[in-house]
Amino acid sequence: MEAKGRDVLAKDRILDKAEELFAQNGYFAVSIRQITAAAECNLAAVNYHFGNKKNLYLEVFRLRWIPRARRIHDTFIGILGTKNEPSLRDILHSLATAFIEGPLTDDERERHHQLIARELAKPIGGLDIVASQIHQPFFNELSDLVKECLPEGQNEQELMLKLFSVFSMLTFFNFSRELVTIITNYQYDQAFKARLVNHIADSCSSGIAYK
Amino acid sequence: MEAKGRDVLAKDRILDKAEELFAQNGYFAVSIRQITAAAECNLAAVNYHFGNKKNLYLEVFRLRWIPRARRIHDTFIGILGTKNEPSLRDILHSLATAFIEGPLTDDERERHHQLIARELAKPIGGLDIVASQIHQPFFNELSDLVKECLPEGQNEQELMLKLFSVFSMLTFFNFSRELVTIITNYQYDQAFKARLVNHIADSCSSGIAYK
DNA sequence: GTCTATAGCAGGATAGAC
DNA sequence: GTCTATCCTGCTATAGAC
Repeated sequence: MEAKGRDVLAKDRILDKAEELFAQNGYFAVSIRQITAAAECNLAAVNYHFGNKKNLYLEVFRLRWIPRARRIHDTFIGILGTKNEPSLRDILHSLATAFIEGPLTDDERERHHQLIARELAKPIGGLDIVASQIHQPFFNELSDLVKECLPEGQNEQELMLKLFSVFSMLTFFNFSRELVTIITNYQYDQAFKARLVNHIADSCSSGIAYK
Repeated sequence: MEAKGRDVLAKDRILDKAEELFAQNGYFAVSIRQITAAAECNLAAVNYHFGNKKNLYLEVFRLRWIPRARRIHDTFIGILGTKNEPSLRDILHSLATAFIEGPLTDDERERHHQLIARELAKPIGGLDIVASQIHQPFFNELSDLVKECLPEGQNEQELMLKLFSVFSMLTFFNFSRELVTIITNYQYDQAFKARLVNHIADSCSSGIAYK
């Protein structure tokens, strides 16, 4: 039993460190040697547990990124559930809160967004997995929620663009922190995040409701 | 004179191919061998002309990215100059047009945004150069332009966030095309880009003017 | 300035002992 | 399952001929 217990732990340690390093530095900048050293296990362990480096990378998305995306989603649904007949702004505020102040630790959130940002810029396998399992269903769900707050007969195309705009802000403010900080000198402390959430909710709800 | 002429060309060819490859694949995924092969010159040419790989990468930003950002900026100012007393929407429409349908070819635009997207996710030297020479002054300029369309006494912090929101959309729709296409099935053809420009102008102007 | 050749090193992957 | 040792490939960078 000890042997089996250690296995699982070694595999998990590799996944954790691999995710951290891939997020920080990108797939090609990270070596198996770095990963196994950080995970305090043997060099051969990656090939033993995951076959090869590429599959380890994909498993990071399957076994770490997706479950975390589900936690954010569930947090969003949870916050939204506390409101009676939520307004458009309620929906967006819940969404922004889940994304920016949600269930993830700061480290987790940073990793989460860096991983997807890399895939958005240059997909090397993770985006396909994540788009079909998370983004596609989530956009549909969100679209249905938002439609209930809008007059009938919304243009579907237009609505999609609006949802992407929300998503663009959530993504940008989460993963371009460096630029935001360089330009404004604001640190991402609790006060600034709360301000961001309100800004996104306000600005997106007026953006979606226009016309 | 032929000799000197060839030098300049070789250096330029290296810069062009380096930019293309760095944009597509990221700094670490690209080798000097790939670059010199694509530029049809000798392996040693990179070290001769640029010292080392890292400096070649930075020169791509200094000699290629920044001049192109200036072209986009000048296009924006040019379009804006055709309007008398431009409204907020005029400003944003000109800006979105310059970014999404502007002076760059499709290839140039793709490279431009992929390069900066990578630096936003994980700066390795390019962002510092670009933020100080382009973003910082541009945000200030844009801020002044927008203020003329808004009532006095705008909150500076709030205005900065609003400008970042515009920037987030411009960036997202330019560099997350893969995701947009996966989810919506829209290709980035001329019609879709025009639609995007209008969407961004409408949605951002109502977002900025709210309250 | 350009090229060939190569030094010197780091990477992914695997074989085989334990 | 874990570990060591190692193969082989590909990389950056440079020395030195032309």
